[in-house]
Amino acid sequence: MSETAASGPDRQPIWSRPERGSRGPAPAHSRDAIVVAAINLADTEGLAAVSMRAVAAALGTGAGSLYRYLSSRDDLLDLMTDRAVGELRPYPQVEGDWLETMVLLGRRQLALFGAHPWLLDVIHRPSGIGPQSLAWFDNCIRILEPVRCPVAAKFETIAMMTGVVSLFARRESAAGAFSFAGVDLAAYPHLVAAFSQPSGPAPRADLVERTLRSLLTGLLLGEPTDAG
Amino acid sequence: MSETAASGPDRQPIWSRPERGSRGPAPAHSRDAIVVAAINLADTEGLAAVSMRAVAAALGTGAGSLYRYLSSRDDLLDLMTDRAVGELRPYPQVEGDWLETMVLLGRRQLALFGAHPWLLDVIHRPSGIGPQSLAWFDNCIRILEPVRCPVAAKFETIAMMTGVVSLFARRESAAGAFSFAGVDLAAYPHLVAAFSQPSGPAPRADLVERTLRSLLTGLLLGEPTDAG
DNA sequence: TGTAAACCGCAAACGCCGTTCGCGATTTGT
DNA sequence: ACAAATCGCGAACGGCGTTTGCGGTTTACA
Repeated sequence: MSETAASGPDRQPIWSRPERGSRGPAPAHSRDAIVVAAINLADTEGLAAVSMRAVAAALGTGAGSLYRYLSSRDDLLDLMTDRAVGELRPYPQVEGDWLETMVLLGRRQLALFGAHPWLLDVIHRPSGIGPQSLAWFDNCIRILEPVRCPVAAKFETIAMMTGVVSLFARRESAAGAFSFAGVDLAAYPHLVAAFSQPSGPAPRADLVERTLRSLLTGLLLGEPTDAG
Repeated sequence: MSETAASGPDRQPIWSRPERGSRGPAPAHSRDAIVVAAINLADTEGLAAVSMRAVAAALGTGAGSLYRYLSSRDDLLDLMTDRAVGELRPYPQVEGDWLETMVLLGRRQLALFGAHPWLLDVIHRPSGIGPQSLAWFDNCIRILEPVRCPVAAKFETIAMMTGVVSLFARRESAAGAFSFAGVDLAAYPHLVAAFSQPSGPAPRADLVERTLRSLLTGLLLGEPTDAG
């Protein structure tokens, strides 16, 4: 009736569970190697391709063997997320004002979502926060130190910034995949009127930055905008 | 070698596929009844409980029978989404200015996400837009008619508003489910410093509305905020 | 040093999933 | 009347995450 470190009734989160015990033979793989294989799979073939069997096959073993290193697929996704967040390092030293630094961090997040689109499907799960994510939070709090407002507001703002960046990232990857196939557009007069309109040039430019700036100032400093 | 209306190589989207042919016996169920059962299941037990077998069982039939009415589970999710979006009706007549009307719509969306939390896991899939969603878009475009800006900007703004509302909805349903279990907080000095701070009162209030207002004006009317 | 406990990789199996298929029965168009 | 189309149904297929039991390997401790 032995209880391996990984299986069993999931007593502790993955972050504090030791990777291996001290008794048995040396493991053929490592937790990080598994995570790297899973991330490569997700990057190239999408998150749906990250099945325990596929990840195990990429490492030349069987699905069941992975459970020597992690206790569930959710654990694997948590580890993938935290490792990807680690790619946001190194964090910029605070030089200018906090707003510019936060916007810079937002653009880094956007790039990260571009490099690992599967993050969009993974970050919204309720799960334990890993050390790299904590380091990122810690860094944001440090940057926001000069801002005079309750801590809760800072946390909410950081989360909201990440969320808004994820929305922009999704828009870029979806790239107008709207499909009006199969519906009779005649029932939506304002839509067809808008579409028949000559549609001026795309207002792109620094839309993300402008949005982030407006969001950060709006959430952290009372209300600087009141266009009524 | 007959080809049923629902099965086969998925020639046309669900919205234009006729619910039944004219030949055979009367169907025991209906597309809408299936969708209602699925929505009830999702509302009470979560989206994961919406399996073809479970939905069929709720209707007193077998999983395979559902494929007489829809061609895939994705179709079912699309139908569920569109039916839920239909609950946003009736749409308010434009009375005041467009900004207030849009903010009102945003609050309605927030309420919808609260009533059907599974929408949060479903709206981000690339899929065909249903008639109710189109009607909602049509209404938004109508409200934004007095705004002088390219159509593309209006569409992006509507999508971004929906996205931001979904972020707030997620925050409300998650309700601070952060779990720092299993990590050594000592490595994150700014975090512990922020937490040890007496943390003023929650700045809640009309955070959603303020954010939406700032977002809408920022995206549609150049840049009214420039807190540099 | 001997031995028992702990750990390894592996393959088979379990229960669930979405989906397909073939069947007999039923209704409709011509 | 008869063929074509559709119905409900149950069995089956392949894939999934996960568990389990096994023989072999390594370590801790008496």
